[in-house]
Parts: sequence; structure tokens; C-alpha cells
Amino acid sequence: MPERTKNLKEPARKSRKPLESPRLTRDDWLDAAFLAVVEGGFDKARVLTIADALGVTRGSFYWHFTDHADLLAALLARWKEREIELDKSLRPDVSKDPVVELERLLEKALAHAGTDLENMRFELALRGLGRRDADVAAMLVEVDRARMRLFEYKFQRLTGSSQKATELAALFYLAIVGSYQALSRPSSSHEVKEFLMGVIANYLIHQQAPVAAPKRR
Amino acid sequence: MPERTKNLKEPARKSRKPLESPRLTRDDWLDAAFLAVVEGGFDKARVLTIADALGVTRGSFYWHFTDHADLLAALLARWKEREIELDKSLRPDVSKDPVVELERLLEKALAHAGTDLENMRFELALRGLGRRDADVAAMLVEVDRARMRLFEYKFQRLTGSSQKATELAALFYLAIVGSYQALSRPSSSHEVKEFLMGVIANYLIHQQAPVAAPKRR
DNA sequence: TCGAATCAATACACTTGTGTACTGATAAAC
DNA sequence: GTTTATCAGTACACAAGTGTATTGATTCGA
Repeated sequence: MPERTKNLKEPARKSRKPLESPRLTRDDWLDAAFLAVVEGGFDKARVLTIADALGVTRGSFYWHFTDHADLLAALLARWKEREIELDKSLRPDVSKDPVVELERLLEKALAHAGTDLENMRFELALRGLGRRDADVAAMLVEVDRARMRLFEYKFQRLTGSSQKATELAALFYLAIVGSYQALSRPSSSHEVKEFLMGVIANYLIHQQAPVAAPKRR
Repeated sequence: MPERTKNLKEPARKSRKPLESPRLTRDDWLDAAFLAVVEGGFDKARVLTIADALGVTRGSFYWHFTDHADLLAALLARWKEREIELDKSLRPDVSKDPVVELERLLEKALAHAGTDLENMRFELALRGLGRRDADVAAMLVEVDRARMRLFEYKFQRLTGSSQKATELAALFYLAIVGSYQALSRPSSSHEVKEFLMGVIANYLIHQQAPVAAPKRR
């Protein structure tokens, strides 16, 4: 008996915000799609799935989007935009101490908790997509380069050597990307950061680093 | 006009071996499935797709396998078996020089060419699967641990310190996993190896390494 | 050479996902 | 309070993928 109650039939299993407005916006759909990707990868981010995660039918979807491809494109665009924002916010040196700067950068790059865990999963799914889609691959290369440059800059401040900075930036950035997926205990973000900072300290102490490095462990 | 010619209708687009026998074995299907995963990920490794990559219909498939799940399970089992083999073959020290040993390990871990490029892609696809399947995830953790131990052992031979060995093993292994997917030029396996060896040399020289490290670059 | 076992093709029913056309409800603007 | 633009539901056609049942062809062994 489908008598018209406009509210969600079920309590909308996955929605985080109370979903006060009964009508959905394009952004609501994007949020839900993001969540779907985080949980099941792009291949599980189907229109129908997202629709009933939102508690509506697909009729709504095709009002906000022309296509499934349209959704994907919007989702990627939003991700990249936010990525650029983050990069910008990390670029300026807010501390006099390069070690603190580097720690701040590592923290951001490694944040495994809360929303950032979702971001990590999304990025991994994105890398999976990039293996099949040249445009996505190109976007990722661009982002990786920007991040690497950021690391390089911070390391340069720390070591004074542009040669070492390039090396360390590459090594650490790759290790971080690796830690996203090859880690026995995936929730040990703080640990990984401490570990990396420890290695930095070790490495730099023996290079006669121009600034004091934090003591290990 | 489907008159019965038992040979492949098309030249079997993707098969590498001349495919001498017109009848297929379970292993032929597994090879083709592996290839499919390499090229399109697990989500593109559909029965039908593999079938016409082999130049047959699905009728054959369901003789060799009960299920699509059956195929997957067999594929994973074969991968793990080979992984164990590789691990065993790398464990014994064939050289007196720990640096050579490490280089040999890095070469294996980084080999981007030929069949190993396929292995790399397969492994990446597998990690994607592991994010949705707990069993696969557990298998990967196991493999990662084994590899890390191997690195640790080789580094221990090199540095003499079990503390440093653990650290370096983690850092380098994670960097290698990271290099699988976040690399501007994906085919520069040799370069990455040289780079990592360089960092090792750098790091160890300043630690008064017990053995001579190769000179950088 | 003549079964019998093995491998492959065909046809069918079923499921899941997409996109379109149209209808229905509701919030805002007037 | 109507009207209208905005959002959501329903129904349909279509495509791709799965699995089963049955038939058809080959290869091998006796």
C-alpha cells in the first residue's frame, strides 16, 4: 500500500546528517556517492544503491544528473578541488620550526581517523579507477607531483640540501602511499607518523641537520 | 552460418601461447582470468569476457568451474602459492655480500617489466579486492608480513642492528608498495631501485655500516 | 571401430543495472 | 490561495551478466 508519505520509509541507513530537508540537492547525492565509493569502490557506487541509501528512488537522480557518468565527473571534480584547497592550506609555513612543519604535513598526509579515513579509502578507490581511465590517471599524477613538491619544500627547509630533499620527499611520500594499503594495523596513523619522524631524526642527525630533530620513539 | 569449425573464430586476441590444443584446461582459464584481472581489475574479469578472450563460449567454463566464485578462489590460491614459492627462493643468501642480497631483493620486488608488470597489476587489483573482502585482506596482511620479514632479515645482515633493520624494512617496503601506484613514470623500475640503493648507501654510510655500501647514483 | 568420457555450443530463465517518459506531490512565488 | 517550478515515484524497454539443462562434437581407450 504505497500511500504517499514523503518521509524516508526507512531511517535512511547511512545518512550522517539528520537529513532535515526532505528534498535532496545535487550535493546530497554527491555526498552519498562519495560514501558509496568509500565503502564499496566505484564499481559499487551504482545509481540504485545510492538512491536507496538516500531513501529515494532513481527518479530523483535523473533530475539532478544527466547520467551516471555525470555523477562520476562531478565527484572527481569535487575531490580535486578539495585536494587543491588542502595543498594550498599546507603550503605556507605557519611555524618557524621545520620539524614542526614536517610533522604537521605528515599528520595531514596520514590522518586515518574520522573523515580522513574516508578520504583515504576514496583515494585508494580512485587509484584503482586510474588504472583503467587515462584521465583519472593523469589527474592522480598531477596530485602526486604537487604533494611530492610540498614534501620536497619542507624537507629542503629542514636539511638545507635540495638534493637530499628530493630523495627524502620521494621516499617518504611513497612510503605514506604504501602505508595506505599495506599495513597490518590500518588504524595506527599516529604510530606511523612517529615512526617516520623517528627515521627522519635518525637520518638527519647523522647528516648534521641544521636544526634539532625530535628524539626517537 | 555457424558451421562447426572447432578452431578459434578470431585469432584469440589476447592469448600469448599459440594455444596449440583446441581443448582448454582449467589452467588455460586461470591464465586468461589472470590476464583479464591485470587489464581490467576483478570487476572486469567476467565469465563472458574471459570466454571470448579464449575464443570459446561460456559452455566450456561451467565444465571446468562450478562457479564464478570458484574461478576467483582458484586464482587467489594460485597467486598465493606462487608468492610463497618466490619468498622461499629469495630467503637463502646466495651471495656473501649483504648489499648484493638487498639489491637482488629490491630487483625482485620492483621488477616492472615483462611478466612482473602483470604481477604488479594483479597485486594492485588484489589489494582493491581486499578492501571489500576480509579473507583477501587477511591473505594480503600475511603476505606483507612475510615480505617485510624478508626485508628485515636482509637489512639485519647489512646493518647488524635489529632495531634499524625493522625500521628500514618497514620504510623501504612501504615505499615500494607506494611506488607501485604513485609514480609519474611507471616503467622506471631500475631507476627506483638505484634510488633506493642510493638512499640505503647514504643512510648506512653515516651509520658506520659494517660493510661497504655502493656509491650513490 | 565403437563406445564413453571429455570438452564446447545453444537456448532458456533469472537478476541487476541503466536510461526515458510520464505522472504525482510539494514548496515558493505571485 | 493559485500557479508554477522543483523534486520524487512508477513503468517500461533495454543491456549485460549469471547459472542450468540439454545437445553436439571430439578424443581416447578398449
